[in-house]
Amino acid sequence: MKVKPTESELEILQIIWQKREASVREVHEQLAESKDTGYTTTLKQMQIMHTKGLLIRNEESRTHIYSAGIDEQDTQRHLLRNFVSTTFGGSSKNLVMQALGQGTPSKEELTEIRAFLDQLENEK
Amino acid sequence: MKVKPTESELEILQIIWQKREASVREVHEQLAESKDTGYTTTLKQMQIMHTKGLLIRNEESRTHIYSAGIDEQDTQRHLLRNFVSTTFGGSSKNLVMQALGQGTPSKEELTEIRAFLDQLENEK
DNA sequence: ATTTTTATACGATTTTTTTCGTACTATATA
DNA sequence: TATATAGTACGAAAAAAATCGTATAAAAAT
Repeated sequence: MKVKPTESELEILQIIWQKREASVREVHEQLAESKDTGYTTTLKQMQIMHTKGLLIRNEESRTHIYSAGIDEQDTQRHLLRNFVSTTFGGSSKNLVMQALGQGTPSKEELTEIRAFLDQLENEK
Repeated sequence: MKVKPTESELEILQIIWQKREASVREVHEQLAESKDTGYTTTLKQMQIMHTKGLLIRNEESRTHIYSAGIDEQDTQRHLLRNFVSTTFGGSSKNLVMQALGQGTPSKEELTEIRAFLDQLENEK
């Protein structure tokens, strides 16, 4: 993977990943719920993301339909690696504990995580 | 907490947190191991961080000695919250699993994490 | 048929972040 | 003492990111 999305590109990707595909207006509307921004700003942003390959789009109809140009998991993995190293000095254990502490996951999620731990341990 | 350190400010904070305190030169030297950058760039960066309150400094001797102006854990917590929401759509479970998967923590660390999980679960 | 609405394109500006050169001063050293 | 060295201050340029206005065209509504 080449490109590293910026913070606000990520906000857009987030929406696109969730919806699978969307028009600029749809993205903008969802974005505007949490962020005070103009329509053309979102439009321009998505156009830039398109030229970067972060988004792909279908131009058949007048309203272009955008979808993700990069894989969600890949991107998360990539950004996480970077984040762990710049913010947690490379210690993923510290990050995990911190995340568990503040994320207050549900009992079900904890169970799921524990199962995952078991699986990891068996691989060793 | 007010200010959100940028990526490269974080690299510097990382070093300062680790060393407790350091001169510009010391920081620069460590930084230069992994990054090709000029001395005055590091200097300026640290001066800016000082005006933002990210670093504090002792100006008694000619060589100023810098230390962190913000707490490491607080900052990690803060940035993590932001990161989980922009990159993992708010799911800390997803982040944790991804981190465990790629961080390949040691047996000891896994045990530690598991103990932490138990503790969390008891609190519910 | 007009008018209003909804789109895209795109240039340009603004803001933020990063980088670096130059001036100046204190300290060490020859 | 003179010179080299190591330090800070600071302005400003360069690069990167974000924002927005205006032009234009298609489609929908009147």
